[in-house]
Parts: sequence; structure tokens; C-alpha cells
Amino acid sequence: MQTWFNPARGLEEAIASLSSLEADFRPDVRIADPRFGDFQANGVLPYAKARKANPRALATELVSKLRGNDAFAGLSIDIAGPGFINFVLSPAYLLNWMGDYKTGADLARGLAASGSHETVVVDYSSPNTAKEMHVGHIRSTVIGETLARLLAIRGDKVIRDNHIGDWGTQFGMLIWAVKNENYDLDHPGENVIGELQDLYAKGYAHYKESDEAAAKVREELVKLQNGDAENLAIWEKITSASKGAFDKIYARLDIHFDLTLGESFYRDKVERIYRELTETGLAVESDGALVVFHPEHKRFATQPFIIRKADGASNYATTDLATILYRVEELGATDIIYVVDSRQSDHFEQLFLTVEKWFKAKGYRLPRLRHVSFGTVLGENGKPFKTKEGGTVKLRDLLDEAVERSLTIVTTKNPDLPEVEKRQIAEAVGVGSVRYADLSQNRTSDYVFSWDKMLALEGNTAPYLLYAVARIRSIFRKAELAPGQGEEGALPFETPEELALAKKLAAFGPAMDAVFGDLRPHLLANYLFELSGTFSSFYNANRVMGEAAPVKARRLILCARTLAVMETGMNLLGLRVLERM
RNA sequence: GUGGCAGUAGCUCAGUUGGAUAGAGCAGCGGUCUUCUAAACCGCAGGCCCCGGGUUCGAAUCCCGGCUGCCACGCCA
Repeated sequence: MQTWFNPARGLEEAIASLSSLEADFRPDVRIADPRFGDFQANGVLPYAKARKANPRALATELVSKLRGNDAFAGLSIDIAGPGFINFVLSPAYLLNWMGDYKTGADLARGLAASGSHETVVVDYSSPNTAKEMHVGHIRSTVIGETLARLLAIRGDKVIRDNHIGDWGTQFGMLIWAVKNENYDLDHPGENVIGELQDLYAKGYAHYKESDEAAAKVREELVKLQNGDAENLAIWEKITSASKGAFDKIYARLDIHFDLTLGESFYRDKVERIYRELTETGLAVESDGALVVFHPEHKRFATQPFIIRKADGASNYATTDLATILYRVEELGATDIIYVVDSRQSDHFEQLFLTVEKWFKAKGYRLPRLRHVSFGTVLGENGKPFKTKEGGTVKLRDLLDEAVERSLTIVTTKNPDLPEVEKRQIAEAVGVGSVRYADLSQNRTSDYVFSWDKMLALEGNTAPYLLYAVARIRSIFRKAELAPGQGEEGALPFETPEELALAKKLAAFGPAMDAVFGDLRPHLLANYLFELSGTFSSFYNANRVMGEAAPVKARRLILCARTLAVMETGMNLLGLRVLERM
């Protein structure tokens, strides 16, 4: 019996190839409401509608062809209502599926089969140097990391690039303050970033004091940009200290970049941008600045895309243009994804429009450009997030708090575990909870920050998934078997809980298709939450140990496959799985 | 003003791109540990899908018009 890794896709293709309908017929197979079946094909309805035909008759004709075909041997098929075609996977089919897709590697293979194998740059996290990472950075960082992992498992060549803000106007103030305070960058204190942030605040205050003071601050920036050795040395030390602080957070979140090419990397690449955009006629002078207008666009006909400021300096539009060129020419990117806050959607729309015209004029290969946007982190009052003191919550503090709360709980629930293991569990649960709180929500909606919500440990949260995995691990530990062992002689699934779990596992492929459709990780989180729930119901209703051999074997199969799917999915979300908790 | 995003159960949110009787979690009520981890499971209750039109076999979803909230819009990123 033939099985499809992704039954929805398999059905889609098999139905299309067997039907004698015209080419515009799309079977439109999707997961069905369990009351009607496992999958349903709805495509005959719109097809019949377009031709004023009887959908029920068309469905009947189509189904008679499917029934005689080997590909549909393990499925029951029927027609309901106006022409829905419902499919139910047989227990034997499900058992076969479990035999074909056993391990994480099998699942990865199944996923990669439908990938397009691009070279894709994922641009995410992108904090500013000399500043502490705060809750505002968490979304880009964890969503970007998950997208990178998703694309990689689908078979893309992924290049993770941390486009840090290391060349902005903040350096004028920072350098001025470092000099004014005689801050010793070679022997910084414990909390370098905190101190740098204080220095920045002093520089900023000075900048605001008077015109003369502002001029001095600007002078430091100009010196830096002109390559002044002393200022460059200060800048380098600040950058290096900042990267060190970022790396601590990244290590904790298990995030790894292939490249960290910040804005400063492109500082000698902006002249070409000015030249090419001017010579292609895209950029024009306006109020002393060099800008791009898009006459065909309702707003961008008058809302400029400023690529060189009136004072001659570059800005982020310039470096973003240079960055795209670099990624295409030097990295071979066919696809570039920006994981950035939705407030910058105008910027990206202008950027992409400009690149399209520029690349077309120069005959450069145009990559696929996508802005994967996400909502803003808001406070409880619905305004952009600030603490009561007007500051931001540091990512470090958030993670520490989460781990502390988790430690309290693990100590209560499982007091006999060794201290070291309790701490490991608390770290995985705490950090995982913060991360999952973000990933389980639709990225496009705004995010209301709340300690309780971020650190919740029940319901649709990381611990719920981790707990399901720990229970499976525990079964194998008690059975003294490795996952994958003890499966011989299994009979097809029988109980409602077994069947529900088996079907949920076979729905992994369709769930992942939805995730890739619009790059929405929360659909993976939803799926894993549902899988955990289905497993928990199974666990409570059907014992594994102590059952007759054929029953035990088939339940061990379900445990092992659930484990493989959970581990694969959780790894994509960046959650570390646990043996016990 | 122009444009974008959003409005679904008391609260927080899903809703597979137009499919069948709109779903979860939390909070509430009731039940389940001598048996593989009760961080769990089972059940009950909870709805003007912002409002009004339209499109069609079918609309939370698409179109038009409103209302409300948030965001962006010349030299910050």
C-alpha cells in the first residue's frame, strides 16, 4: 500500500491526475472536520459552478474513478452534501504510514521533498550596539531563528545574517561621552552595556544642551566616519563589547548567525548606490537630499525614499540598498527575508520597489524580497511598551525571571531530582516559555507584554509540550526500550484515542504546508499543542505497559512517532526537549 | 489628509485563504491519581464573529459604505 508523507498533497495530485476534468480543476484537498472524515476535496463545487453543472453528479463520476485506483486502496471515499468528497484513512493505511516515516530524518526528508531549494538570506534580530537587548528584540530574534530553521529543513541553503545597528548617529554622542568621562573601555565593569547606555544618555543630554555642544557631538561622528584613528578605536571597542553581550543572550536562546554584517560593513559601498540610482534616473535631488519617488504609487509619488541626506551622509535606506546588492552578488541570494516590525512596512515597500526598478535597469538578477512583519510589543495600556519607570524590560531579566519561576515549580513538583537537573529543567522550561509565548501567537498581531502571560506555565505553553515529551520518554525508560524498538507484530490501530493520535501524526505535513504558506510559525505551535493534547488523551485512556504484545507494539509505535514529530517541531521552534520534568 | 493593521466567548487569542453545526487556553462549575509523571485527563457552561448593505449553492473570511483602536508618512532605524 502506497502512503503519502503529506496525505493532503498526495490526494491533491492523485485526484488531479485521475480526473478527466479540464485543466483548471483543482481538487482543493484539506483537513476535514473529524465528523465527516480525515480529508476532504471541495474542488468540484467551484468547478461545477463555473460551468453551471451539477456538482453532485461530477463528484459521483470522479469518485467512481478514484475507487478503482490502487493509490486509493487504503482510503474510504464518499460524497456528502452538494459535492464534498470525504476521505477516511484506514487503520492499515495509518500503520503503514508509521512504518514509512519513523525518525526525525524521515520527517525532514518528507518536508524537503516539497521544498524549492533556494539560497535564502534571513535578516533578523538586528539589535543596536551599545544598547541592552530588551523585550522589543525578542520577536525578530525568535521568529527569525525559527524561520531559518524551517527553511533549512525544507532544503533551502539558509544564510543567517545579523544586520546590527553599529554605524548610527548614536556614536557621536557615545564617543563624546566616552572621552568626556574618560571611560576606560579596556577595563570595563561587569555590566559594560549598562555603562555604555548611561554614557549615551549623558552624551544625549549634552547634545541637547546647546548648539555649541551639539556641534561638538556631531564633530565626533564626522571624525569617526572620516576614519579618525582614535574614534575608530573607541567604536571598535564598543562594538566588540556589544557583540559579547549579544552572544550571551544568543547562546541562551540557541541562536547562531552565519554572518554579522552590520551597517558599518556597507559604509564603503554606498557610493555605487548613489551613482547607479542617479545614472538610471531613479534618484533625484530634493531639498538637498537624494531621494527616489515612485510616480505610479499613490503615496510614494510624493513620499520620498531618502537615500542620501542633505548633509551628505547615508542612512538606513542607503545601507539597505547596498546590502541587497551584496547579498545577490556576493552571497548568491535568490531570496531575502526581513524579519522586522510592521511599523517599517512603508520603508520595505519603498526599498523593494526601488530595487526592482534599479535591478531591471542594470540587468541584475532580482531576488525574491519579503518583509516578514510582526506586531509591536505593547504595554498593558495598549501603548508601546515601557516599564513604570519609563524604561524597557531587559531580555536578560525576563529570561532570569522565567527561569526562577520555573525552578520554584519544578522543585515543588519533583523535589527528588538532583539539583543540577532541576536547574537544567528550569532553564529549558523558563527560556522555552518566553520563546513559545511569542511564537505561538500570530506574528502579525500586536503583542501585549505581560509578565504573567510571558511566564504562564499552563495551557498552550512550552511546558505543556515538554510534559508530553517527558511522559513519552518515561514510558520508554520504564519499558527499557529505545524509541523504535518493540514494534514487531503490531496490529492496526483500534481505539478512538489511537486512531485520533495516528491521524494527528499524519497531519504533520499539511500543518507544515500551512506554516510555509505565509511563514507563520504559530501554526506549527498550534499543531504541536494539538498533538500534545491528542497524545495526552491517548495516554490517559490507553495504557502501553502491561498490554498484550500486539497492542503494546502498536502503542509503542504511536509513542515513538509522536516523540519524533514533537522533537522535530520543537527543535524548529527552538525548544529544548527534556527527559524528565 | 493618504495608506497599513486590527475588532470573534468575561479575559487572551486560533480559525488551514469562500466550505458542512465558529474553536482553544485562562478564569468559573463538576468529576478523575494503590497502575507508564495529576505541569495531566474527562465533562458542563459560555457567541449580534464591530455595524449596515452586496456578491452566491454557501461569508468570521471576498466587495462597498460606516464606527472604533493602533501604526506609518523628509533627512532616526
